[in-house]
Amino acid sequence: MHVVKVKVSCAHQEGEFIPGITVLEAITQLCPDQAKEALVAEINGEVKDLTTKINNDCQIKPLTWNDEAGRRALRHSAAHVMAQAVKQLFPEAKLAIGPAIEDGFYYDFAVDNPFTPEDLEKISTCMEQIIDQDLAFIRQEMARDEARAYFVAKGEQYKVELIDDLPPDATISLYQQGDFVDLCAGPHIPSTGYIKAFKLLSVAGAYWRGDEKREMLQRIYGTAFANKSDLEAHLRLLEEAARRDHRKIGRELDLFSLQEEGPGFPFFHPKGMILRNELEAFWREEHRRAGYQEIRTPTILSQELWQKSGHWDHYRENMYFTEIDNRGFAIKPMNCPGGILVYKSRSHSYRELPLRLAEMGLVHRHERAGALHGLMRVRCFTQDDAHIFMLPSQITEEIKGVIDLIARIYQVFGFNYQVELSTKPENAMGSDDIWEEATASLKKALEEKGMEYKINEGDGAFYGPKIDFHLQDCLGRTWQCGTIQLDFLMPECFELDYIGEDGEKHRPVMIHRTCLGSIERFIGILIEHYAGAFPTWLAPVQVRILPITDHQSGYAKEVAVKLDQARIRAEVDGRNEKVGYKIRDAQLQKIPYMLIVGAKEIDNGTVAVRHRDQGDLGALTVDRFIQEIGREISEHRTGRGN
RNA sequence: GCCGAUGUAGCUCAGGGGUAGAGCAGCGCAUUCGUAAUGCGCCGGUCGGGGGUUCAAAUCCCUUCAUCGGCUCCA
Repeated sequence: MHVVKVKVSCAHQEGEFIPGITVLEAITQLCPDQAKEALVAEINGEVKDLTTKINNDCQIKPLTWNDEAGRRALRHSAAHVMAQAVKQLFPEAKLAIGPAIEDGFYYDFAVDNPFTPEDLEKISTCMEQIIDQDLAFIRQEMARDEARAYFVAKGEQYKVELIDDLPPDATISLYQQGDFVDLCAGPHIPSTGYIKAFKLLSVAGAYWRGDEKREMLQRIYGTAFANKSDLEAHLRLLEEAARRDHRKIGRELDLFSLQEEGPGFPFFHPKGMILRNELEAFWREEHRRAGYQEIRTPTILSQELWQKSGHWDHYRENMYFTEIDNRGFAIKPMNCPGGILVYKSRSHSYRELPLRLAEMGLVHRHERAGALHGLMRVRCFTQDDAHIFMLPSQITEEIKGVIDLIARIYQVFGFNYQVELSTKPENAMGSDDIWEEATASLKKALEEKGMEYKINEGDGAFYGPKIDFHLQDCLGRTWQCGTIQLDFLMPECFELDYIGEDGEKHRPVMIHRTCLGSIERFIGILIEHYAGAFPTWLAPVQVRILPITDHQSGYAKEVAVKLDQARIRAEVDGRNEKVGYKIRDAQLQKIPYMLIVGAKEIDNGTVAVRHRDQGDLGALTVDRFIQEIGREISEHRTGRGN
């Protein structure tokens, strides 16, 4: 009898097996130490179940919790367990989709009554039972008609819709654990017992297929881990993130407020304004060096202007309108038309180009009530805008220049960022050819810079494609900040021109761009990034002077005056409290330096320096301290320091 | 805009049909103190707004506004 053998290699080990052996069995024999850890495996580059039978020679790579695919499989399986529990408790619930996501999973259900927090507890308890039963995940492939009939019979109309939308050649697979069957491509972990720790986190509404015209489903978010301590660590991380929330810190440090009287219209308090002004001063210096000139254009401009620019047709539902002396006006949602009017106020020679006109412009946009979020999404914000008017031949260099400027600015704050290229949206002006040309120019610049980027189809501005720079908040949610948009259309709408070398009129090309994006949003990101402990150059209060008793209050005030003369932002805590109390308060206010002054310091003309993070740094003369903090401030601001 | 939750003093929160509570902050007095909270006292709320049920509403119901978590949308 002839016995066929398959050659399997795993972690540099090789073996021959009779066909039909499972991946897990092969791993157990070849690399036993990994068998316990494996969740799924990569077979010839494809991620598969451990229960997959091997019939051909192949290479196996066990994937564990330490692999992205391993984590996803475990969490996706947890989503199935949750769905099983929901069907058990609420048999009338209809299943939609339940994928693994960053740090967890969710599952969408159609139910008559939304889930309550008590429902979540019940579901959780039921899930624990399912996990205890250690039910195997069993994969089954089915013909399309058969699968369709199966889900029609079960009344799972969302699954039917999913099947109908699968490409004709797709393999249709079902996964079963216990009596629960779900349409699913997989892969899954071998059995429910692999889920060692999970937690259901929240319920939220979500439109079926993300389409607001379709019905709203109930989504349950949860997370799962391979062991309990990792879950606990993750939950602690979430708590810590909540402590960094810019809305909380903004209130605690008295930086800004949001009030019922102005939903989405933030109020900046004195300390928030210091932060803002420092940020703007830094921005102005960087832009001056990069060859920009600053302008300022009006907030209210005539309605006809917005009709001409295309905003009336493409952006009206986001705009606020008003009337002056029976004439229609709009409150600007963007700065570009204003910048264009400045350009048009006189004629330009090719010798002036590129002309870089920057504007800290306050724009108002109507955002839907449910979308507002602290300083991150508001209804009025200041864009650190600029419009670059240039020759077509200057496009790539100018885009690269902006990329460099943004990188330089972010580097001062130590931000990591993601870059996206957004292409033509549905609601766009202009021909496909123009869009293609503009998109290709952006791509070219990105590629010449060797930047990694993701393509974001259909997310461009209505007048042009854009490169977006996304920063993360405390919970890892990303927010668009910088943007570079290439525009051939506005110059056309406004008949912009310059006089070329040939003495004839030519049409310039425009770049619209921001670095910080919105000052408000950027400050929100900064607050969360630093958890309120701003570097000294940005800190609203840089130094607090703490007299030990009121015998030192005169000296404390003298020190404060000296610091003020050196443009160091200092205040005296003259309250009748012990120094420990004052230190605690200054620490909680995240003030970088505390200067403690007692009798000794008066005698020696010094201050006892305590740093927010480094603690007691010993005594220095006031002049020496001013010199050192001054150096720290100027080094940080230029990004040459740490 | 949609789904759900929440709204009580400046802040953090308790109370849940029968006269509004605590801690912190603030103010006053005592204390004069050396690196994360000294003690005592005082002030402070028409319980988000409007309507209803009730002898009586912070509490129950309706409605509206705002906020929070999502969805959608976008700097």
